[in-house]
Amino acid sequence: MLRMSKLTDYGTLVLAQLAASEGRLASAHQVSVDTHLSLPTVSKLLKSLVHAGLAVSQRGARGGYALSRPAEEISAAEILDALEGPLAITECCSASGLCELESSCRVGNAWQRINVSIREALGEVSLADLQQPAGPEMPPDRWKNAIRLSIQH
Amino acid sequence: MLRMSKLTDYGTLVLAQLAASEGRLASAHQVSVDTHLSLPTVSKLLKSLVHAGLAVSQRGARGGYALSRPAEEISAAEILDALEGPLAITECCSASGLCELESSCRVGNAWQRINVSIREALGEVSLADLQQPAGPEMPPDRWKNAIRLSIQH
DNA sequence: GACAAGTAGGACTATTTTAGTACTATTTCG
DNA sequence: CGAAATAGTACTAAAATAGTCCTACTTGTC
Repeated sequence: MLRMSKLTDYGTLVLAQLAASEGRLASAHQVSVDTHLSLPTVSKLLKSLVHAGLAVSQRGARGGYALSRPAEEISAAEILDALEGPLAITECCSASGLCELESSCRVGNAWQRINVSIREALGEVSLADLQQPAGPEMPPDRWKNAIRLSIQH
Repeated sequence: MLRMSKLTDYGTLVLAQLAASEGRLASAHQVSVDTHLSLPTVSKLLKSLVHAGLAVSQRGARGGYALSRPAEEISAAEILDALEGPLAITECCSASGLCELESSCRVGNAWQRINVSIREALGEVSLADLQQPAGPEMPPDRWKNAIRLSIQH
């Protein structure tokens, strides 16, 4: 139902890996090995994360990447923003003049309200939370139906 | 951040339109006119909605579509399920053997827990809610709270 | 100062998903 | 019977994703 791109998922792994190497710099190569993701992909993700301010980089020999802040201070919402982009939930009707229909706009607004709610909730979930071992197990049925909550537009 | 396809957005308009014509049957053509969406698209959406059990249809001349239940009893989660399909949030690592890395799996699981939480929260939002005019108060706190509570355990 | 290790950034390609369309069959009313 | 409407399926075009590659710039080390 909600959708998250693979890159965002991978990006979370990468961030978790950086969090695991407390303070020390980790090279893209090292992260690639540890996460089992391809080097070009990891490299691309790290660049995005630096650009978004979630990670910092040190160039040159012995360079590498590290979290810009403690894992407790990086929220799930920030991770999604950094990797999925700031897309809005729905283009709605505002652009194409369909909005003359009252009901249309009311509905579009509703999805946006939902999106705001979800974002706020995710703002309170930290990277550290994401790393917590699986709590009370989730019902497998649900997993199947899971995630397409991509409300990014 | 979260992405929802255009069709899902359109589908919501279509459902809202059906809700507006209380009980009476509405033809695909009529819905198309009222929503300003193209007939083929509306037709496709209505078929999906009937298939998902959210709408009922009457064939033949003077036929048409109607909601299968009152708008109050149709949840946002059901709408997303019907139109976005049962895609999983992340393929995770379970298939490709990457899961040997403990942290990877913990992370994957975390996103799934989040997704389940969001789904549960959306299960409490009805089509009738979606039609409410945008109140001054944006997101009902109960949505946010519901999401946060279930993520944190 | 030269070299090696590493990040920065952008361009490019293939694949998958999504959106939209078209056509044919079936049902039902008059 | 014929017109109006849905049902189902197949197809095409466009867009977003994922992934790769190449080149330039930085910095530590010998």
